[in-house]
Amino acid sequence: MKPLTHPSIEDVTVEGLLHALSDPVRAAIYAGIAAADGALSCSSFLQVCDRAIPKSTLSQHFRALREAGLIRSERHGVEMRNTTRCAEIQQRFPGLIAAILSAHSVQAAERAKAARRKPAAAKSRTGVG
Amino acid sequence: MKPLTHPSIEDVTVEGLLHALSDPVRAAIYAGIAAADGALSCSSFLQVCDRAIPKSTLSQHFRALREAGLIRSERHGVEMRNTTRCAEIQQRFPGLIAAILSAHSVQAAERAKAARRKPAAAKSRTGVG
DNA sequence: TCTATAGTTCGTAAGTTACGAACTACCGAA
DNA sequence: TTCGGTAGTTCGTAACTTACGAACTATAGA
Repeated sequence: MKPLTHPSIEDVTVEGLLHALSDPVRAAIYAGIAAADGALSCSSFLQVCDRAIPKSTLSQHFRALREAGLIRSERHGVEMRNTTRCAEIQQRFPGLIAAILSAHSVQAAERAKAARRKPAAAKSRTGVG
Repeated sequence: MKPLTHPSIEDVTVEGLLHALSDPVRAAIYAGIAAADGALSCSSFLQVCDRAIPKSTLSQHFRALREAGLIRSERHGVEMRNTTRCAEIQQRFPGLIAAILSAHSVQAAERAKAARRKPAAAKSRTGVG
């Protein structure tokens, strides 16, 4: 088990951030962490989340977010505490994260609305926002 | 040769936009189109761009941008006129595109600065912004 | 030490991407 | 019309990435 690696804020790239957040599961995880007022663990995300996601897949998603520089993870006893690095990213790329989260929530709202109209066709929801 | 397909603005997704712009070449193309005050063709992008990109690859990138809903392409004689769909996207996801382009340009500026300090280590530039 | 919980790593199958070669589409000249 | 050139697309393949189950490591408590 390698020690957790976090890029320094100067090594964070826009491509990396966008790629990390272009996956609906990762966007949902990130939004979950941002919303959780302290920190969020993998397993508590699973409880919150509507879909069943395999542990290994979830672990890779958390790693992707961590390596993109979006979150900071630290072991705390048996579980992992994940917190966002919003403040640092906001300083380097002002408005970026806020705009993305806001766009995701606009979309989640639209999808929820569409699902209310025709519930049978409710396929892939992001759960972001 | 299939007729060009453009998603309607309601079918544009945040994931799709982020994924499309998470590639440095596509981000550079998009920034080029946004900057070009009328429209930009594949070949004129190649002239502007600092790297040599194979035609087929470039074609796929333009298609990716088109299918993500970021640009509108129309044949005009022998060449393609590509324009951005900023206005529509701005309406649906306010601030998103602006924040991304601005972040890319922050990063491009940093890279240019770093390259000036030690020109030998200048590796991958985005050319965005 | 034994058991349970939380998360990681590995191997593999499935999906995506990049690129050259061959193609289609359009224009202008002969 | 036919020829030749330019602009862009499609196809096939090799390289890369991703998802998931099985097996693993790490920590806590009985």
